[in-house]
Amino acid sequence: MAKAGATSRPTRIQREKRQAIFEAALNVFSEKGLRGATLDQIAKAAGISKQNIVYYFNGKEAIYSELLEGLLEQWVSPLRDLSEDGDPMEEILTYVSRKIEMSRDMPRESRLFATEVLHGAPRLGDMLNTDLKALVDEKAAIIAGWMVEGRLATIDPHHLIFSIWAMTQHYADFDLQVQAVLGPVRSDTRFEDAEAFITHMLVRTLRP
Amino acid sequence: MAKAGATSRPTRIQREKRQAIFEAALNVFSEKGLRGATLDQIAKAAGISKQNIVYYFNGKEAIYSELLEGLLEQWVSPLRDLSEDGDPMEEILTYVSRKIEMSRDMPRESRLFATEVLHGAPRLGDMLNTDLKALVDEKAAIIAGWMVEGRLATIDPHHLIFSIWAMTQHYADFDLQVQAVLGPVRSDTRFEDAEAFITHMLVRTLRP
DNA sequence: GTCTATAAATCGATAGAC
DNA sequence: GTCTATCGATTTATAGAC
Repeated sequence: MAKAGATSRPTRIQREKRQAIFEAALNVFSEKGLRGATLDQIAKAAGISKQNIVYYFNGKEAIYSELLEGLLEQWVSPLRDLSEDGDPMEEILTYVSRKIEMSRDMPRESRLFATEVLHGAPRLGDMLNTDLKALVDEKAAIIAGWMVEGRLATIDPHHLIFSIWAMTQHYADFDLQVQAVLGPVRSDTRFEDAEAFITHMLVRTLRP
Repeated sequence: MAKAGATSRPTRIQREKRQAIFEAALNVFSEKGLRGATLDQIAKAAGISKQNIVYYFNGKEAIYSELLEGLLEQWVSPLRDLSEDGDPMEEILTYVSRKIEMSRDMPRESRLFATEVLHGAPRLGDMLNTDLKALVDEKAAIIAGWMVEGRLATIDPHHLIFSIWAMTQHYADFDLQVQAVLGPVRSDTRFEDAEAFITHMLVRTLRP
């Protein structure tokens, strides 16, 4: 029969198998990185034989690339949803809140993207220079507009976005270190505490 | 003759060779990660044969571990130097300044530590739970003391330190993304701009 | 100390039976 | 579609000459 990855309509079992492989691959890749992960580990995690995985995907890199690609839009959606029409402070704090939620609920995805960018982002291709830059420029322009109108204190909007990325994603990517430093007592409220901290910092910085 | 890595006094040539290997390994490991790096790549970068590298180190993991270990104290030194005796705001801004300097001048080291923590920090061992936690707790107590004295606005000192780590290291670890988003025009002043931004944000947050 | 040669292990990928 | 068996490439590590 035709290879499963072809353009023809996938059957139910094909979709389920591919989904199981993606789920297992997300676990393994986010822990070990692309080169650190082996097909055996993914196969074991998915409960599927290694050879069967090869039947569904064109090799290890294909799993990785398709996984990354499939997560991209979801990953930038919080920033995409930042709207010119809302209240400036509320829009920015909602953005922070959604980013903290993602760090709490999608730490594997966060680490996947972090490792990819850290190691040169060869598979994100030119997307950083084109799509991501365009998105950030667009939202930075909105924020700059609010500042011109006097609705926010003036500050560099690009670095504001970088600082939000950095602070929120830190709690996913370096969660191990955060938990180690906070200790067992305080680490169970780390995401709420982080959001409260970042919110407080941004309000004091951005209030006109 | 005895193996080079032994406890006996190393000769000059041994030190130089080991240093060249460390330098090459830092390049390769920070770009590819532990498992993505090969001895061949390190050997080529160091201008030494692969077999000769094995003569000086007990395998790839030994190079990695010793490299990490050797950088540890330097890596935390900016925080260690934060002194109770100085002016509170000045001490914190000096800390930020030194961290930004490290992101600018030691991005390879930053990415090395980032990858290690991101992937579970198996080689940093219990150091995070003991040494690092003790250091952060000590400095957080100093900062908390300043707040009690009314010399700084009250805010969670642990999350303050996390946010400084996150924002400063972001410019080393994700420099590729930062440069892509800022574009060729603005990215050449990114470290100065970042320091100015973070400083401004912290002053507004911490001023009593 | 440095080299050539090669062993040994790991891993991605393929062939072919059912 | 899933399996067993195995190839081939890569890579770590070792043996031994010089």
